[in-house]
Amino acid sequence: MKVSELARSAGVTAESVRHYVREGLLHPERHPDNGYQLFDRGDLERLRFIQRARILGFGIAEIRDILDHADHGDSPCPMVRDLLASRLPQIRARIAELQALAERMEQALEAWAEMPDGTPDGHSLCRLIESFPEPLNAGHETGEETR
Amino acid sequence: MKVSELARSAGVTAESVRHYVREGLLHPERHPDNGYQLFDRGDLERLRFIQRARILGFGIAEIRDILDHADHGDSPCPMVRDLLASRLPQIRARIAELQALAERMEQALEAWAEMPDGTPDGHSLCRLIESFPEPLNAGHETGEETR
DNA sequence: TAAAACCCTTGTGTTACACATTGGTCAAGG
DNA sequence: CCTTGACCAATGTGTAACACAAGGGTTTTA
Repeated sequence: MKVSELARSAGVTAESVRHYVREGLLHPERHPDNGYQLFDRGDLERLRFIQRARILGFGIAEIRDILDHADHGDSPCPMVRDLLASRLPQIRARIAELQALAERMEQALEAWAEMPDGTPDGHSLCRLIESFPEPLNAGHETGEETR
Repeated sequence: MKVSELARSAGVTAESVRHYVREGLLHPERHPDNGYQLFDRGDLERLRFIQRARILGFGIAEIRDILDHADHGDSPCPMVRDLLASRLPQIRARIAELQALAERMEQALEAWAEMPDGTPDGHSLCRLIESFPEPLNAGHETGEETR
């Protein structure tokens, strides 16, 4: 199989396939004459494996580790469990952030529904935005840490 | 005020301030002798405005547009409403994606609790991941579009 | 045989900064 | 006066996972 054929079989773009090759997730042979990448069934399975892992939230580097372990005959499963378990709370945190953002946006739109627009003067750029509460820790810092 | 002073006053890093300058959100004067950036009260207000806009989910380029409009005497408020209103559904979609991801992760961890690890053989890299349902549109594409 | 369809490699863009590097500048103490 | 530490500037790199364009060779097909 050539790049596009493999890509079609798995439902991804040829670009993605090339990207995975560049990143060392797939190791195709090369046609000796023209240098084309040649994939086999194993590569297709491997690509489907990659897709599943991506769906589960694994990053490219993590998937490379997983595949490398498996290629060396080591079971990657414990690593897989650990990675997933440690990433889950991060995802939840990200969701919470975005929900807070969505709420701020909604609240703003709601509050702005009854506010006039106004033209910027020396004191105000856009009262809509300026009507919004000040960012919390502004003025004098102590030792905060975000993220 | 110099960079660090402005940054401290607003509770951001000096790097962020320099970034905003590079991106054209702040236009400090320059000390004629040493080239240092010199900010005034207006810049501090402007920076606080930027912070509020960031909290509301606006990107740097959007904030630049907003500020430019205001600098030209045009009210940016209608633009602000529109941007916010059009971005909200995108945020909601992103939240839904992440929630689906979190659910997949949880479901996987749950299902894997009772599965053995196993060593990779010729047919399986990691049964945990392979036990996961196949990605939907794989095999023959028609004309999909993600995002 | 010529165009259409693919292939290759390399480089750039995407987001909002963080961080490192190199080198100049300033304020306080000895 | 000089050193030292804190700060400044400009530039380049890295981040995640590709998308896209460019320039040029190859294969397939009508």
